[in-house]
Amino acid sequence: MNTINVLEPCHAIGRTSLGWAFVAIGPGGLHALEFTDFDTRENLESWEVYAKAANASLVERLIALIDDWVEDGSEPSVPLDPIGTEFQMRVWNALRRIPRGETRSYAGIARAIGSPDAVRAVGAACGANPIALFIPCHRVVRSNGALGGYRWGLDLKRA
DNA sequence: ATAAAGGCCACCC
DNA sequence: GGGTGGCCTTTAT
Repeated sequence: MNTINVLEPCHAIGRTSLGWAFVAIGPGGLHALEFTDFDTRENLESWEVYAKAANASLVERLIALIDDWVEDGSEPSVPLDPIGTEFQMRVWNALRRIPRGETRSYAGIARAIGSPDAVRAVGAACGANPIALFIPCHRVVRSNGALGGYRWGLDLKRA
């Protein structure tokens, strides 16, 4: 099992099995994991500076964690430290309790966090999720069964 | 302080 | 299938 025990604040991009990912780490854990569109030349060049500034081995292990997660759903052995409002934290915590392969509705999440009427607000909080994959906002779908939206594209959500 | 905008939902037609 | 109103939080005036 891949373990990360040193948390040196840094940010970088790396190539995962799902494509280019941007990661940011603070002293308290993982702040962000994004699948920004890096396939244009401008984007790659503008992010390259971060890759160089980063702790290479740390990033490498982090990328490995991501691939592990994609492979078999193994929980990342790195603390998550997303930054958000109190409400967003409640939503994100609820998302983490959705088992792999299952889905919840936005209304279901709203109920689970004790704000049954804050359905739209839950949607907004999902969209604001800073840590893709590990905070599985992609497991939330509409009550009517439709996929709903996804910041990094519906193809990725489906996968 | 106020307004506008959401990865929604239930209810009606 | 579609339109409407209401719900709660965030972000931008």
